[in-house]
Amino acid sequence: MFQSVSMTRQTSMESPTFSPLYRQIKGLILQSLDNGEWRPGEAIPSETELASRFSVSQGTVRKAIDEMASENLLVRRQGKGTYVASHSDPRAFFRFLRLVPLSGAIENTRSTPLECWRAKAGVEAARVLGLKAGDPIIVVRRLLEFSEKPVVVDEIYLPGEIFSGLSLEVLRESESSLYSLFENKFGVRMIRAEERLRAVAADRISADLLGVSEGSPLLSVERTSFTYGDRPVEWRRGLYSTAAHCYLNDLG
Amino acid sequence: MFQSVSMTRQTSMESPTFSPLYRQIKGLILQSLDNGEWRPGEAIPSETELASRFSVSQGTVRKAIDEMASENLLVRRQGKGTYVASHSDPRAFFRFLRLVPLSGAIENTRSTPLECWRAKAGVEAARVLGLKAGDPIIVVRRLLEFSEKPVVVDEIYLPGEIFSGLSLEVLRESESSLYSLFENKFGVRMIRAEERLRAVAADRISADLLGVSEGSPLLSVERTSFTYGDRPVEWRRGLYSTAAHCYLNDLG
DNA sequence: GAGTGGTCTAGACCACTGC
DNA sequence: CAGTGGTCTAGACCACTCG
Repeated sequence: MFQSVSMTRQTSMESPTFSPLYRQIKGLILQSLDNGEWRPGEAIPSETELASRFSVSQGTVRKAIDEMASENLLVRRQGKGTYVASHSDPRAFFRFLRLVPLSGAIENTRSTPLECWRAKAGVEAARVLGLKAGDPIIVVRRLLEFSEKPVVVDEIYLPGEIFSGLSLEVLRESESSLYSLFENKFGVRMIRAEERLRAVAADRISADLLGVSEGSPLLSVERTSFTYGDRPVEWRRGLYSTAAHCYLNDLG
Repeated sequence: MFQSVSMTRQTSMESPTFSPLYRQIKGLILQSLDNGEWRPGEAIPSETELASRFSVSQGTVRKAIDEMASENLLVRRQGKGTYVASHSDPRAFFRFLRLVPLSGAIENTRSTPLECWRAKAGVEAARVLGLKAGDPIIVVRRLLEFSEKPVVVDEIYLPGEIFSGLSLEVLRESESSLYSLFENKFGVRMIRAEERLRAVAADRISADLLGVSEGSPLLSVERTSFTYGDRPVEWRRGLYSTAAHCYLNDLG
């Protein structure tokens, strides 16, 4: 369970490395999440319980949880408890897929895995994933369809160490989204991602898969995903056909 | 100044329209911002002063301000005060321009206004801007250069009512960013925007301006910007050359 | 030192969920 | 009804800025 914590209360002498109590609490909760002490979808202990375990007031725990909720690490549910965020939650699905139909119609999504093979990391993949060149990686290619029409081709690079066990069969058998699968089968939860977008001309293979003509403009979306502690665990490149869809972004 | 507020404290009988006190306070502060009582860059009254004026505790004012700070409406500065967010603040510049060089180099930006004319709103512009078709609008075309190389062509549609007075001369004389100009000269502050991205083929005119060949892939960025109260006040379409730059997006 | 925002506490009460 | 998160208060003290 928990180790009892002897928190260092802040004094003015410590100010060079000043970190408020609630951030230290946040760090401890984060650590428990990373350790898998509470898994995605599960409830964490109540605020009062955490407060007594860490020997701080409920308000301090509350502020720690507030921050983590605003970072989509935790989800509060009034009257029920606080839960570890999960990609299995349908509400979280479109947090990482920003594609919406131009028409506004509601569409059903289908993911079709095409290939899955082992390889050795090249220089770029190694750099992005924090590996050494030559380290084992797994590459997945898949097609995303919206209402039976192909819209996205993805090529996904994963550290072989963590995702050994991944295969075309596993992908085909999975009912859930890719990130749900990663959570449930590999204990890896994606909490943040960076995307770099460019416009490119369709190569022959992608054009065929997407049903567009070679050389027509496609949206290239390069994504790096991170798990707890900002460790990169996925690198992917998607080619999006934006004939009937667009990438929607909110500049809050 | 302020009107004295007789806040309705919450009771369980009012729960169908339940809104906590701090949100009502937030609404009042928002109203003052919208009224221009405190202008961008200025400080608002201190938390203790606001608390006594609204007859609530400092903690409640604090929570209202917290939310507004997280929405980039206000900026807190410890030891100094709380300020109205402004596009003149250089830190806010790249909140709406997500373009970064592929190389990672630091670049200087230059905006060159090309044209500025009066027109009547078409069906689409009217819909997006909340106007009636035929209402006066102003259209601006401009070129954005990074390190002396053209990268973006923008076509910007503005409600003529609000931005009458805007002209090519005004744009040319302005030293600051477009949104700073809107703030300072027209009292319009953009607080939020939605962008829709697609990949398109370069038309002849844009290709010439950007120094690429006709038909080459460009990133089309369509933006609707909103001011206080989610009122749309700008619609623009940019064509981005992504040969040496990419659109960077953080999926928090 | 005076004034500002930032942290932490303790306690009261409200709103929601589920047994 | 008990248990959870959500709101509100009042007060103490810390960290930062500026004159």
